[in-house]
Amino acid sequence: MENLQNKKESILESALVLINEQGFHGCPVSKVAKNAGVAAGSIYTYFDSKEELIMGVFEYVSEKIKEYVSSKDDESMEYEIRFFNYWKNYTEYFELNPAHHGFYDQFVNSPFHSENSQLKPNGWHEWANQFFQSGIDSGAIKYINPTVLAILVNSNINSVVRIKNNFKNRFAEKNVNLEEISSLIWEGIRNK
Amino acid sequence: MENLQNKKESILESALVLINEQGFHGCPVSKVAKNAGVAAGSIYTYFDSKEELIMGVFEYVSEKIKEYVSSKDDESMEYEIRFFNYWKNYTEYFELNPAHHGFYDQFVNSPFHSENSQLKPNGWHEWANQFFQSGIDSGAIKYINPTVLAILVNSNINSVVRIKNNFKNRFAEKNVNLEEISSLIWEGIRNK
DNA sequence: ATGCTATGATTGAACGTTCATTCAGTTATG
DNA sequence: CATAACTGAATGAACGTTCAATCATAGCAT
Repeated sequence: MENLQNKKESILESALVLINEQGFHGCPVSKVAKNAGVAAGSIYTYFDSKEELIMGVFEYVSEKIKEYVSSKDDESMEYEIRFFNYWKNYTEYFELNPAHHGFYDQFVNSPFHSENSQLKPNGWHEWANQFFQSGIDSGAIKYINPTVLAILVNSNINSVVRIKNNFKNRFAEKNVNLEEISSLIWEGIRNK
Repeated sequence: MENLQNKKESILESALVLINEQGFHGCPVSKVAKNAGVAAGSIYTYFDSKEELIMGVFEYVSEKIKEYVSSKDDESMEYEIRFFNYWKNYTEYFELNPAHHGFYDQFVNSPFHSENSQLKPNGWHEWANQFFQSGIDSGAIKYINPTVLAILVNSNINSVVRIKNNFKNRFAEKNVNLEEISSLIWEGIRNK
């Protein structure tokens, strides 16, 4: 049983890495299988089609993000602290898992996301919505539709991570202090 | 000659629309040709390969954005005004050309962008860099690497447009006033 | 312990389809 | 008449998916 989970996960990770490196058009099932160390046919034991596999990767990554970020949230803290923690932890997750970031960035901007998957429940999105909703409820932030808030905050985090990844050693000095961006956004959304 | 330009442009637009709707994996040369009203083989009169065609679409869109935004910039104005104009015009361009936005969003987050095309000179990116550089030079904004600045500002604009497009009629009321986001970013980057 | 059987996972060659690309022939242009 | 654009059927490679055959496991009987 545990072995099955491992195999499924290694297929997901293999697809993830290939999509990160080559894009959706560059991840044939044959390569996914090879890198996962299984036969091509075996993938169809776990997924009905390649499309389902890609959707599976999205659910897998979403779940991992949710686990990481939610486990580090502390509801008893002041909301401002929680916000900056959220920012830090989400950033941290992507820095620890750059391939996940690459996949996620591609997926959410692709037609995969708009058509099929936005209807399915997504634990991470629900958690993030709830996170911002509780900020509104507690009076810490302005009333802004929490879905819109989540998209805005998360896409800024994504940009920051992308900048950090792409420009790692190119111009480390004299940059904007990227951490300041979180304060900037906070100033914009908090209830004054 | 003009006819040639038109044909090339209709191939580019056809590819653009297909990629926007179906993603890179869903735009076979045969369909691109069909929708452009040319034979499949004709595409190879204008582009050496499908990859070159996709790169061509990127250059085409970049050029269009640059034309639109730069033509509406007025260097004699105060920089703050120019910044808000930049924001407004870039947003406007994508609202007028939603397929261009869909393509651009996908392309810049894909491996196409990181590998090949970031080395090629890009008129729009150069113009935007210069735009932010002149803000720094004039003392209107803090010293921040202009490339980083451009990425941050542009990805916020992209998010705002994406929200507007995706949620058009779903919850128009009671939202964050999306225009406020520009002020928020301006407050963060201006020299105080 | 040992052998037998049933169940289900796993394999990879084979299949039919679709794709990017080519090219011999045709048409338009000046 | 020469040049260049244009066509679309042809080509072969690559792809997603299937499936008959093989293997691993666990339960049960001896």
